[in-house]
Amino acid sequence: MTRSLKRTTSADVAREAGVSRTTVSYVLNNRPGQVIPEETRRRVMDAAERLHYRPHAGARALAAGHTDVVLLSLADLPMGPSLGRYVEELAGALAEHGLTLVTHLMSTHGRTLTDVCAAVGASAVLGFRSFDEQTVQALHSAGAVVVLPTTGQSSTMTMLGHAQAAHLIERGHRRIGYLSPVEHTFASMAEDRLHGVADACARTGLTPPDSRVAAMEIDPLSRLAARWVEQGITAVCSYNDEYAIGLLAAMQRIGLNAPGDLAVVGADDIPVARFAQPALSTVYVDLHEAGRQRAEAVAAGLHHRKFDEMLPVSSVRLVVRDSS
Amino acid sequence: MTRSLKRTTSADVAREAGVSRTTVSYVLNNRPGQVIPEETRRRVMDAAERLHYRPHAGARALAAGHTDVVLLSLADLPMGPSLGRYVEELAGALAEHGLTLVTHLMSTHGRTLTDVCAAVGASAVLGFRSFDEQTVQALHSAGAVVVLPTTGQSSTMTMLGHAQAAHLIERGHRRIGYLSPVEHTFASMAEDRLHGVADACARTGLTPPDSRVAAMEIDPLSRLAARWVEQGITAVCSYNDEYAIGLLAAMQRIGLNAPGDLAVVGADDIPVARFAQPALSTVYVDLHEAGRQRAEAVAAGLHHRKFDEMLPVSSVRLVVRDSS
DNA sequence: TTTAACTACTGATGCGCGTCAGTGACGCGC
DNA sequence: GCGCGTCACTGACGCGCATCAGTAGTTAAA
Repeated sequence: MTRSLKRTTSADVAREAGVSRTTVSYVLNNRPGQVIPEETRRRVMDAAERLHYRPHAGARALAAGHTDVVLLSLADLPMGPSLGRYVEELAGALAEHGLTLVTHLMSTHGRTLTDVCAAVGASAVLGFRSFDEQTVQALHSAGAVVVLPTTGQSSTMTMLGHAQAAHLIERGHRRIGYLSPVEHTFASMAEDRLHGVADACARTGLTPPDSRVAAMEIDPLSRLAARWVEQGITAVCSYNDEYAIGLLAAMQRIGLNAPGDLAVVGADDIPVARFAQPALSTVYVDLHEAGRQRAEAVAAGLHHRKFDEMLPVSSVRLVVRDSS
Repeated sequence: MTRSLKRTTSADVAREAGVSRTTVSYVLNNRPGQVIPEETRRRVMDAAERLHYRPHAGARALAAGHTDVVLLSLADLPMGPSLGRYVEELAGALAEHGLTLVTHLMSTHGRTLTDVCAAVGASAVLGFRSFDEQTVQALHSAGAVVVLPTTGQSSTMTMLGHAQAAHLIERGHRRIGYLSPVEHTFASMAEDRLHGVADACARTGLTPPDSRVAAMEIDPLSRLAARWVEQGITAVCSYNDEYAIGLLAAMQRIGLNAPGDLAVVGADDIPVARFAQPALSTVYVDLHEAGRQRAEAVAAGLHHRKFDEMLPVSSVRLVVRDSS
């Protein structure tokens, strides 16, 4: 599986087609403003095909001054089908603009985002959590032209939290708890979602949500549930479905039932959510449209146009099941 | 968030430090065999730091003839914590060899793997499913030196299936069912896992597992469960935990209980597995070691050494809970 | 007949870097 | 004084490509 053939260059193609390297370049990038007769075009294309020609990315980047690589930084892996859908949509929409998406999964021991950005020569970097000013600076000097961190994303997560709480409030709940994850990698996203919950409470004149951190294990979760019930809290928004399912299991263990004693709403609508007992009510963001918007924003930025990224409210979906 | 500063080049650093470009290159890549006095080294490093210098990836690739980019192709997203751990480990181990990992998430509308490989100039491509000869060919002419598809991975999945079945057989079960996913993207992995189950049955002289495909919904799953019980099957291996949890929920719906009527073993040990009712027994592969092995194999291939990748058996872990 | 415009190309340049083949300065032995 | 060997550095080249500034050849307008 290891091979070390010397590359076929555009010069090879030129020789094969009996034209100059310049003509090859013009044909293959079908440069606007250059008129190439169909026959020559064919000859070049055929030659390129025959020799399995692939332009050298580095050389191209060097000469053109920019690449078509867009880097998506995934902080960690809440990698459900929803995110998968998002990435797919994003990649597709970017491809329509001639851009290529690769993703970087954060890891403690691996390269930093900046290193990766530099290594692939990304001309745009996308992320879910906001980058601090220092990181943005570093990314720019690593060659990134466009850096879009949280634009619209933070508000998306906020909308999600808002939807969770709004649903519970509509159901008549007045005292709401918030289940925060212990993993610090989830912290920023959890905070965004919590903001949404707090906002919904504030708008309805309720006391702010009682946010508690707990490990995803039966004992801590059941202690937490008992405490909430004691405090008169009747409903809780969970950071995500997994924590929510953990909470449901913990409640069952100590004889509390949902939604009677404590209503629970999750987030993300993971596949197993509907199999929880009781089936978990949840909220998710349809990232389909978000992916397209993101791609437009990137393309606009790369062409120095401005573009207002925004997410239609309709993209937040409530899935009411039995736990609320 | 868009900036179009002109890049700082190594010439800038050279000027700033009062040395030649060559010296800058020697210092920054601390070239073996070149003696640079500490003072000069400092001057160069300081200048580079001060100017936020980042070598241009393309130029470097062009001059050096190779990149440090390794591309991991993820067919889709069974992205559990297990895979996350694997990627993390892989990235870390690759970084120790000076290599940078990026991942490509397959998408229908986006770029093909070959396009992405060419776009980032990857010198190695990794994947979970085996690439056909044509793809391998294309990847090579896209600049990939090393292409490692399934080496060791298929056998890992097989081992996982084997462990599922072995556990059930040890518990005394003689007729085993296999729950296959409908999603065709999971097909190849499901097949590998099934092979392991079949192998374990064959070795014990049992009839081959009864493999059935079902959608991940209550009705089909409960029909399937009923049918299995009717047939005298007493235990089932599920393709993954999510299907297993679905099956458990479906069984409960029609009054079947696990493990009494039908024992269930999942795969992957997703976080919610322990919150299922009954808590799901499962099997997972500790990909920690696999990541390191993979990295070694890549590094060896890139240096034209040979390396036999293999996975210690100990990496398959059985988690016995209440469903079996 | 000259000028202009267009067609169908090509030669040369430079992007930023790694690297080879030096070069001058200095010390040491003879 | 000469050769030799290290030390500390530098000049120049070329990687593969995009692109600018042409240049012949043809046709159309003046």
